[in-house]
Amino acid sequence: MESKEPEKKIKVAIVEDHDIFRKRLTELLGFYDELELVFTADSGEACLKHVFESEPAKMPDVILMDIELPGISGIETTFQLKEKFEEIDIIMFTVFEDDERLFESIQVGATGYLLKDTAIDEVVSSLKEVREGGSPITPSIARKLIGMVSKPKNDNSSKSEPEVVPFDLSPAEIRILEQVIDGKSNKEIAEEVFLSPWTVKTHIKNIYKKMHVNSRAAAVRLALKRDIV
Amino acid sequence: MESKEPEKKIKVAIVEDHDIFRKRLTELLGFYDELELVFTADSGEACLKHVFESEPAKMPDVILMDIELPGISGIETTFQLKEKFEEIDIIMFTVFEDDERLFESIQVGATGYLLKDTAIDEVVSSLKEVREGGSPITPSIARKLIGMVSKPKNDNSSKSEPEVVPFDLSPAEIRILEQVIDGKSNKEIAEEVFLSPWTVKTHIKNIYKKMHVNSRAAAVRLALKRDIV
DNA sequence: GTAAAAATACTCCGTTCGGGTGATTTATTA
DNA sequence: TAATAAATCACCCGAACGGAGTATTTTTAC
Repeated sequence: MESKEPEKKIKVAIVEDHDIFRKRLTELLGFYDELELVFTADSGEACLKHVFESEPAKMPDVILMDIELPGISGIETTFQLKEKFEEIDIIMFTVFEDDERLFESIQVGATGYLLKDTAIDEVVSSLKEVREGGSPITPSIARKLIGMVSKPKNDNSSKSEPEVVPFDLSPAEIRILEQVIDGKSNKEIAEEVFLSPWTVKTHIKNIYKKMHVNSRAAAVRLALKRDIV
Repeated sequence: MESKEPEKKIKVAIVEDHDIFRKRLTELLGFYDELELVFTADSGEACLKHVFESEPAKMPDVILMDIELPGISGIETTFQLKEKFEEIDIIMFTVFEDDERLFESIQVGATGYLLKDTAIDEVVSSLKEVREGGSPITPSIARKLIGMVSKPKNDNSSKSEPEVVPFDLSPAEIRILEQVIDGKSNKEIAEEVFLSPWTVKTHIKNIYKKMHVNSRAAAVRLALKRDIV
């Protein structure tokens, strides 16, 4: 399609509070002609300021975002950015592998998820990949991601009945979740299902774990959005 | 971590019905000393036969599995293999990107998912990665995977819809209700809307009165059912 | 310009919730 | 049968919640 043109540069931004790491990364990315660094920031607030005040020519295509930041986190920053600038791709860039952050990052709209020990070459190809519609993910992270959508117990293989993707809730848990959605208290639920309030509480805690939420309201929202009930 | 031993070879198997492709792949993988090809198969049945009759020394660590196969599919083959040989990692290797197959592959226990145009070097590193607990996934595939767990974005594309508010909630109240639906606490909401937590609480109490509920969960359910947000 | 209404801020109080931990019983399955 | 997993019940603690009431400021309406 485009033959003559010198491949538009990818505009990149770095958000990273660790000075040494940020500068090193800046330096390394500088070696790649196909990239153009439009800004670096050492906090989520600074990043938001940059983006919101950018002239179009300096608007980043991709942001490498650290998760751990002073002030608002990289996840919160991503969320706020995505609200207004849907088109910016954000790659979470972190030393953390924990599921919670991964899940939240995805929820708020991160496109990729790389560990900081990723080789620079791979970081650069990741930057290109997101621009081509891909989602570069460190393999060890990808496995966790798969764990989130895979169902451990599934016997009908050829059955083409995908249904919804629930969070692997047991029937008892689903029953309790329904009561939660109805706005009932643990005690009320206990009476309804003939269990002790403590058991109900335990079930609800397990439900939270599986759904990656930590409040009734959040659980209700997720359950309804995903048609679990 | 791994220092002493001369790195045990990774035992690999290839399941691929296209002769040319299979032979080419066999040849290429032969250049890598760290790999040992234990068998190739041109069908799911042949693969199962190989594995079930393998002596332990020839049991593959990783199988590169084509999805499209004559007879039983690669997905079905994977399912049957995983039933008995949980420890074998299986990388789906395909030209297809469609969601259904990706989803099914994950359901039956595939560890990785690569497109056939993946460079041979990356295939080899993928083989190593699965042995180290990772899940190599082609970026374009990973994005679909993310789509499965990410929350649906609220698209304000069709603004022409007549906005109906079943309850006479004020704009401020609706704003706060939205935060409640997001599972936020009063304090978090207060920070978000620049009000004191007490004011937020007052608003929420008023919302409850108007909606005739008395808990966040119930409010969330009603709001979503009635499309207030 | 004034009165009514809405928005904001705060206090007290009792209850519920969510997180953590651990014991006991009951399937399930190897 | 033995080992495991799942379900049930229990307690502690601090934070958050929900109810009721009061008061000040701002906005709206007449």
